[in-house]
Amino acid sequence: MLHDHDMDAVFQALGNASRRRMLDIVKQQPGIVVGALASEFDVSRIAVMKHLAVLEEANLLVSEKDGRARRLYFNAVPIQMIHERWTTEYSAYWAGQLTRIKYIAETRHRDNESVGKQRK
Amino acid sequence: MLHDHDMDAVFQALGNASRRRMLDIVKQQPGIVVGALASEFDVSRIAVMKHLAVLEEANLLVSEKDGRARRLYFNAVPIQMIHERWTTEYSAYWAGQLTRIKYIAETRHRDNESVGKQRK
DNA sequence: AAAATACGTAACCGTTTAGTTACATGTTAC
DNA sequence: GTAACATGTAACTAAACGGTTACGTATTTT
Repeated sequence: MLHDHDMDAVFQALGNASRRRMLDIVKQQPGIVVGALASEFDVSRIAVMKHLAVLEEANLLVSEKDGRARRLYFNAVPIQMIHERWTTEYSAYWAGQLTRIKYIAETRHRDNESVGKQRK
Repeated sequence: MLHDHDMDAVFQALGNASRRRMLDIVKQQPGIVVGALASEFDVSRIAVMKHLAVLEEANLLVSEKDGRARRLYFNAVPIQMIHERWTTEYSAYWAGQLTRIKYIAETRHRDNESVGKQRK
């Protein structure tokens, strides 16, 4: 089971496009070393390492020292757990409540965007 | 389709336990007004409103003015879209690559936690 | 019309985030 | 053993986050 704090870490880690891209790259190239990964981004290697630290905190990455290099591996477990919670918790809602959303969308149009303008 | 910026907003919005709880409450009590929601939290109403703004930015909430009150509604669409992307993008990986994760976990234990200690 | 209610805006504050540069450490290659 | 290489640490900065209090505005209620 995933605690609040862990979910915070996972969602926050995923809440950044660079980090999501890092995950994608590591997922595609398991065992890639830090420098090689960093070279794919236009920020400094240090910035990349900080992102990697965030991803490791969230347990989305695992790393392994290999000589002077450090190899990176993707870990899907936290995403799996969140996925499980989401599907159990939201699937029923998705099936049942979409009508309401539609209703709201229609209402917004009827009201001449009065609510829509408040968003963003 | 969900752009990087939108995904950032959704994940960041979900990366906070209070905001997730707000979503749960609004999902369970569609049309709840801001004040009633705020009374369920021990931070100020202003703080709650800021959280609501974040959730609306991410399109996870929709609101509707009703007299002097504002009614809140949950919107599952962004979560649905992320869910779809996740399942298509990660489901294959989950099936195939868990052996590697297991391997890494075992390696860590064999190496007497040498890598494990680096995490956290 | 005045008071109470519900929400919104402004200004401020401490902490975290995301980045930088400079330097240090450990490992491989020559 | 020195040089080159790959990673790590420290110190700093600007902006964003998450919170506060004080005040303003719009809508009911009495």
